Amino acid sequence: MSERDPDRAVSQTVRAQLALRDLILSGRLRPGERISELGAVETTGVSRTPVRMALVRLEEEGLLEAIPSGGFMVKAFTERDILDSIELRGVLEGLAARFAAERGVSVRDLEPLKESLAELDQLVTQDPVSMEAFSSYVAMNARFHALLTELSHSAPLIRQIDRASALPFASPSGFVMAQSVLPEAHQILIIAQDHHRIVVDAIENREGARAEAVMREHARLAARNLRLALRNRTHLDLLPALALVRSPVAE
Amino acid sequence: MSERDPDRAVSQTVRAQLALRDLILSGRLRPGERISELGAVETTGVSRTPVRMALVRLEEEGLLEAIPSGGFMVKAFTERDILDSIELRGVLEGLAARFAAERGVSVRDLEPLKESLAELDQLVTQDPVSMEAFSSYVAMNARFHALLTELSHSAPLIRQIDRASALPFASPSGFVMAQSVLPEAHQILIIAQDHHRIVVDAIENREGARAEAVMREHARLAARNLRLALRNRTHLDLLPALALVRSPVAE
DNA sequence: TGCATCCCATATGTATACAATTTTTATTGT
DNA sequence: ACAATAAAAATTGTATACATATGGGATGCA
Repeated sequence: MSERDPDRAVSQTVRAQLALRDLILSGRLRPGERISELGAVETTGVSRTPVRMALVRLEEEGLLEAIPSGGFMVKAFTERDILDSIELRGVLEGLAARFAAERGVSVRDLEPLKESLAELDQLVTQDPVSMEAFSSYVAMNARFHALLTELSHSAPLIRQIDRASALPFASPSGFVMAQSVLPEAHQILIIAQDHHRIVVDAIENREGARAEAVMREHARLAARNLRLALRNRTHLDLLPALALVRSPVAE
Repeated sequence: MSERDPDRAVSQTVRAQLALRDLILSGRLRPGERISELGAVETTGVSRTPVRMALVRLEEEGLLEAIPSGGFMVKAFTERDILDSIELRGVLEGLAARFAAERGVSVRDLEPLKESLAELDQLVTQDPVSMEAFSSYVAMNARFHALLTELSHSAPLIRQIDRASALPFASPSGFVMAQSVLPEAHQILIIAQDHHRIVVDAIENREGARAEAVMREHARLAARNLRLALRNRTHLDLLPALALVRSPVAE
């Protein structure tokens, strides 16, 4: 080991994993397509060993599927798989919210979540929302959910949520949304923000059941959102996952 | 590659993974303990490459933890981590039951579950239960839960449940239970069997909410069960997970 | 012309060799 | 005697070489 390109201090394995994951989520490697190790070696520039590691990790992650005769292929998901993943996430985040509420959260711990909520508020209340604003919303929303998950203070649960979220909320490079659906998206954002407010309030007041219920409802909203986007063939929110669906729907 | 011991047709990687997992779950590798690759090579008899694969898989599985400086250590769980895992499983299986109920299950699909239920019945109703009967109960119960999970017909959910169950319901070799707690265990089994009956009935009658609720209650029973076992320092049910707890409680 | 069999090529699974970092131990200085 | 530094040993990350299995293509036979 002598050379280390610009991005030093990153293991070859991680580099390969990131590169391959991006290839999959961006759709350049299509569902059902077999992944050649040698091909991956060429595209990633690292040796076979770290590539192999990355492949194993991506399989465990659920993005690849082992071929009985050997090797891996990009896993193909149905539309319902993605919708199920969203509901799944709702159930898990519901549990996280309930844990947070029941176990009690210190004012200090709740602070970051409230800040995130305020940030989102600032963005949602501006009318009309711009395209850039919507893009940054995606990141801010992810942060809110991550903070909420952390509040459960349950390592197994946090782990599981991270896992479950990989599918429907992946954010690959090519995230596009049609201008025409912006107003509709804004409406959805307003409702989503209501959910956010309610869950924070419920946690603060130690109402576990209410906290859980609203996160479940939140997921159902996301599912409706996705279904709508699928029908309209427009990228609304959380659409990147569609790259994983067997039959290309959008675009 | 010329030799292939008795168990042929099993890759070295899988062999190493099984061997190492057993070492971890049986407690011979203790929580926090660093895993030497060379050591693993010696104990498993395979080369470093498949050992390394197995280690990566076990890390993704949640049994190992990566050490920043390199290598892996056996992950250490707190007692609450295990309890959380049980509740987590309850929530996930609740969703599975709800999916099964809401989506409708054909009579043919429900058959295996009913058979499993009948098998469990036969075992639970005999009074008193023998030690052997209890042992086989563990396997039969696992089968019932697996069948139930499958009935959801949701690939992401099934995957997630398998993941979540790895921890608290692992069944390593050295599973022991004190004779003295057999009667008490029997009482718990009777309640658990009630839950099983209810969930099957709810699915059959397409009562999603009821199916979900009973599986959650079922998990709470398991959690109470575990807490009891922890206090009494006896192996009751699903105790193997204790091998993973940081400070050894039982034995 | 179609099908089956055999051979070759390619790709994966495994093993080992090499490089670099980390950890431990020993030695020296205060 | 203790601490700090340096050197050595061990361990991990990476690369490559080798063996085996699988798939495709070509050839021969029906």
